[in-house]
Amino acid sequence: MADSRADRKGVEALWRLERQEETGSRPTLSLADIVAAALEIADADGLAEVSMARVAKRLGFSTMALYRHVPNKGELLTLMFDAGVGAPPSTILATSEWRARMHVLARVYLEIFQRRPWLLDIPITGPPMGPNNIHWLDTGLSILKETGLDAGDRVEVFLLLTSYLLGSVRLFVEMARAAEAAAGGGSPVADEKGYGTALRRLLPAGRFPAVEAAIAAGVFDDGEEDDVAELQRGLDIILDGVEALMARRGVTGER
Amino acid sequence: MADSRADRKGVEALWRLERQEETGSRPTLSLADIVAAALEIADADGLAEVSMARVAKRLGFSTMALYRHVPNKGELLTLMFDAGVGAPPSTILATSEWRARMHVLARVYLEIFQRRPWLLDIPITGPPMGPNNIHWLDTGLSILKETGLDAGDRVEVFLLLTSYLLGSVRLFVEMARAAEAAAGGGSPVADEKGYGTALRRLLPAGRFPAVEAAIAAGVFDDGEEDDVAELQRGLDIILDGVEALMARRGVTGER
DNA sequence: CACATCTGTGTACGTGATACACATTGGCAT
DNA sequence: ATGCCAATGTGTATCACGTACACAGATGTG
Repeated sequence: MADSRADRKGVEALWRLERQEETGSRPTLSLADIVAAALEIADADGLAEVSMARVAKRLGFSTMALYRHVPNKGELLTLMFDAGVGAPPSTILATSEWRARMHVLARVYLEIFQRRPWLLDIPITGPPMGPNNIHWLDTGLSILKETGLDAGDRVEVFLLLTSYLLGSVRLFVEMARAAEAAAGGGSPVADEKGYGTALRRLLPAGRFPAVEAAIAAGVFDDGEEDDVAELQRGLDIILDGVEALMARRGVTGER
Repeated sequence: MADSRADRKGVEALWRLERQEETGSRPTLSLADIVAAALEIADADGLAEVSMARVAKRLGFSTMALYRHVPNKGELLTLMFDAGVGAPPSTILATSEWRARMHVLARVYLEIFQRRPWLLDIPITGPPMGPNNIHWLDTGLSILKETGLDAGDRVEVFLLLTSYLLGSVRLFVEMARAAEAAAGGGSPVADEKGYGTALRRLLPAGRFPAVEAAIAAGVFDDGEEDDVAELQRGLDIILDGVEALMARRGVTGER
């Protein structure tokens, strides 16, 4: 039971830890091909349409051939996540001040998930380890170096930012999806457009006063508000908090 | 094709929108039973073990009986999420100051997901609409009322907090899982304990300087650090940002 | 009492992941 | 050269699972 190429977990293969095999037939199918094909399918028809069979067919190989390069479908999904997110664009470092850079990073991040909503459907299986994910981490940390915070704080802040970004982006994308489903929808029933409308219809009166107040204020009726703008406002709140941390630590920032 | 009980989407059934049927045989199986059974299975053996067949068997009904109460498995999962998270405990309002309350809320939230990690495996399919989720929303918003911010800002801040919490919690739980998998693990290969170790082994030198700096500083070697403490620190950063927002808005808080 | 209607059941089907055994390939040691 | 062996790609088989469908029993209404 010699260890096959796929046994070195897909993720590790990404880092080219693969020692060249000395013997055996040379592969004609590559991990990169597989992931690329899977991405194309997901982009075209969504993640649900990505099956091992279909990926293989698109490449002109048998289904089982994939298993020579990927231990199982879960790993393939993880690889798709890393590849689908891609490397952070250099645009991010085009501006010069750390807050501005973070804003660009956030915007770009949102755009990626808007372009590939299926990324959110991938069950995350562990801490980020793919090359692209690490690249984002590197970019974020290097931006934060300008704050003057120490390494520990920088990581903490970055995790904070990442958590917020991913959570927000997920919310935006889900909302958009739900709206889309209701609009193009199948149910001939009232295709309610907004979260607000739905809540108004469902909630029993008097039980959730704080929510009702918000509904009454019309907060949930997404009035064409720009996702980007909202994301940026949330980001600013966090960045203000980071500045407070900097003050507490007695660092000044701006290099 | 009369509209069956299940056709009124599971989620809506939770709000007791069900008009009592005037005719037909009375149900002996209830939605609540189904969800409860599913929770028990997930608690015992993880979400992957929750199959329609197994849930039904546990209840002593046929598999297809479930479909009289739930339109499909996806809906069942959504219901499981709402039920699994549960209502926010009153502990949260036991303290008196809004920041303290948020800290309690965060701690409690983390504990829930630590107790039921499988909640994170449930694919979220839309904006939160279950009663318990709304209850959390209500709790959060009512805490924020003390800040003096207006309804719009309150919702925005709460979404910000929720995004952060969920993202962080996910990270913690994933880390714990990965560590556990490596420890109890199957691979007789080096069962690396920490993220730091793994990164050190994988990363090519020189390509990700900011990450390397962090690794060198030992930031990723999770030295028994308390998840709760880390969560609370991140939360404080955000809450500082919220206070900055309050200042900008010219409100004082503390009712 | 007949009817409409809903609940629960058994069976059947389709899909998808993946285990397994085999044919093939190509470098390496002799 | 030549024979060996590990690794690649294939075909077939299996198994689990979600769910469509048609039927049987129950139950309240006209």
